Amino acid sequence: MLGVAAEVFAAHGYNATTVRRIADEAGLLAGSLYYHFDSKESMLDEILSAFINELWAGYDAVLAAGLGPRETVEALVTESFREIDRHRAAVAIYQKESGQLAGRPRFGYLDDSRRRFEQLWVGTLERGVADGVFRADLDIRLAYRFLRDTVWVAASWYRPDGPHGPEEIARQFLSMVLDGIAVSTGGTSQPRPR
Amino acid sequence: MLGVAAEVFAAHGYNATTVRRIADEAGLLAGSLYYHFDSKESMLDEILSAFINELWAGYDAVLAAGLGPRETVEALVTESFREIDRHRAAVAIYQKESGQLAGRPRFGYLDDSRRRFEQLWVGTLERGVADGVFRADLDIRLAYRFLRDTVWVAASWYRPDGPHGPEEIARQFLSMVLDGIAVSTGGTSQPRPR
Amino acid sequence: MLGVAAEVFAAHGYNATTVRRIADEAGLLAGSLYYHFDSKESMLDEILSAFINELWAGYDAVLAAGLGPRETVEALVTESFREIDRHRAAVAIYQKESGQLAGRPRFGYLDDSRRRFEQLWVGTLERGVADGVFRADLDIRLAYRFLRDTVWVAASWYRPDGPHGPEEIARQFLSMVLDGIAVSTGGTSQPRPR
Amino acid sequence: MLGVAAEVFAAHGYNATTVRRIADEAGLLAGSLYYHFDSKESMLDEILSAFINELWAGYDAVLAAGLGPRETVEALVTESFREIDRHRAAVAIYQKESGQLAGRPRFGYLDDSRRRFEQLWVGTLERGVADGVFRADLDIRLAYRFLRDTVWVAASWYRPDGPHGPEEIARQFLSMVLDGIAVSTGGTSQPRPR
DNA sequence: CATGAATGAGTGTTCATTCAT
DNA sequence: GATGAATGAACACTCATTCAT
Repeated sequence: MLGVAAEVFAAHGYNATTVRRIADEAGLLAGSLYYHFDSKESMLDEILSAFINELWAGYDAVLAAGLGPRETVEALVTESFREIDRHRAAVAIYQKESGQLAGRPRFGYLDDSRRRFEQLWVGTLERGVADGVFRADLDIRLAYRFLRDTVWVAASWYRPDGPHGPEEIARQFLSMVLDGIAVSTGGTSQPRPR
Repeated sequence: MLGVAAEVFAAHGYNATTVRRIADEAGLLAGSLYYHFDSKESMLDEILSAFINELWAGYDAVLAAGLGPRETVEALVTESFREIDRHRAAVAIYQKESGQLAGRPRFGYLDDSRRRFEQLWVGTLERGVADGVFRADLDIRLAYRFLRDTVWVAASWYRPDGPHGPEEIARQFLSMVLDGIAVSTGGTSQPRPR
Repeated sequence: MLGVAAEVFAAHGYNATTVRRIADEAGLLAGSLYYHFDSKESMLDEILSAFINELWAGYDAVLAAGLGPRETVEALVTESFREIDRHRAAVAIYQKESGQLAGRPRFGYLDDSRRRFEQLWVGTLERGVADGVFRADLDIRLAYRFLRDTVWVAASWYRPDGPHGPEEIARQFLSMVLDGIAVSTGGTSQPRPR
Repeated sequence: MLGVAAEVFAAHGYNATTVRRIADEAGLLAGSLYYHFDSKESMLDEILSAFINELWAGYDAVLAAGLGPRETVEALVTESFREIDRHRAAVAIYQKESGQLAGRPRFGYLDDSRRRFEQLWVGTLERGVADGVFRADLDIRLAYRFLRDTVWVAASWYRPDGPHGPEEIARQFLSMVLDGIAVSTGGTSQPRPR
């Protein structure tokens, strides 16, 4: 039933979704939802917190592996696409609503998560620059935003039953992010047929 | 007055913005807005169509220049950041609401724009691959989505009075997109120790 | 279980009391109450009718004793405080809700009781005036209302485990009602030490 | 419009009164009420606070007169009946709802008023006992409750267009409260022709 | 006897919109 | 051009009640 609600929230936005609509979709009357949930907001809460918890379980596993910066980025991005695969609706909701939700005490964990997320990514990028695996001439904060948005916005078009699984999308995505879409012009490298 | 409305829509979302709020911010009463506009929806319409029109004026100028694929991408991205600079609120609204608006006759121009936009980008990318300036091993549609989202999502954090102007952001952004964030391992192509 | 319901009705009002609240207090679920009672209203009905029946059993016993008017008033007041002691919750409910209940067929016995009550008191007062034991210069209907309200309103503050039992409260109360709170100034009468 | 609301609240109770009912009675639609009031609760608030304020204005005038205890009681009772005459509905609401309202921060002034009221009456009674104008053998707190309830409960039956004005009712009432309803049996006092 | 789930009518409230002044 | 008052449809939510298990 939370799944139904998540789909409708993702498709139409939290505010624009009426409780009747969710109930319809779930095959019961509006009032009946309140046997299962305290409020419309509590549905949103459960959807988002379940997602955030799973997300960090995945991220923490990555961190525990103690990889180098580049491998950490790869693992985090791959994990992110796996989360999009599993919680597509929740991610889409988070993308759309987190702005309005920020600062509301009940959703304080969203702010906390955002802060940890930023520290994690900025830290990893800085480590990569220090280690010489990431370019030193980039604005770290800009690169962070670039990565962050780029990964999560995928939830708006990702279809779990599409041709590519999350790992494949992550691979392609990482290829673009790490090496760029342009053919490397460096010397004689990368002779490409075609 | 449209500017006021655009700011409020961008900040709180179209649905969550009440007509009273806009009126308050504009210094008059809710009813008085209806002397100037037919409806709340018509405000949204004017805001979005003004933005879409200016956007395509810029893009058409780029196209008229007849540049190569890489230079076209650079010019389109730069133009996009200029539009974000000038129509930040409208872009933010577009990002948030275009999903709900799609398919509504009144906002048909949004669908048209999206279609043209896709053709433009996909065409340019394909031309670049054919010309050997973009990597041939990438999924074109994935790359398109990647570029599209990545550019526009910037409207959600861009501040016109921030440290970087639109051109500077475009430059940094293009650097990441074209060449990647990883240090190029030049020489013979990308052998990576790991 | 009726006792539980009566307490909750008395404490929060009939309308403001939810069936769930009563069930909670009784240690079962809301739906389960309906095995024992037809409806929320029928609980109210049983509570009030049990009280009214006991009240009139007491009053009828007083009447059967064939006392003089002053002694009748004393006995009725004492009996009333005994009822408050035994049915505090029911009396409080009656005080609060009888207004809304008046005229509803199901609670017709409340109207009947009120009528008999009025006849009894007004009759006793009139008899007392005729006999010269009650002052002739008072408005009988005003005195009736005064006595009536004054007795029953005690249910709102009476605590069965308080310092005074019902008989003691009745005695004090009768002393005020019959002789007043002022020190009698009449001529040489009632010289009171202290 | 507050008057309309007050009448309906008084007649049916605050909880049982629907906002639609008030609107009907006022000749407009339910939603329209919200142009004039923030909420149903704020109507109750305005009604009660207006009454409480006027009540204390009256009481304070009495206190400022610096009367003796008996005259103070007479003046307070008379003033109270005048308030019932002017704010009958508000008094009835207060009587019925103050129990549920107690402790709610918004209605804290009710608690304050109740406290001042109690101090005022208990103080006056004690002064009267000390001065020898009130009987020394009565429980002061009981007498206080007796007076308090007895005065205010009159709001439940008082009709502004009835045969007696507030001053006349106060006079009769004071006669009962001060001297009792019984014929004084002391010696030769109060010979009554009849 | 009790539960868990559902119902449906009703509640207070919001809000885009209208319109006489 | 703007105001103040009103509208009416919709909304989230409540609650007495029902009923299969």
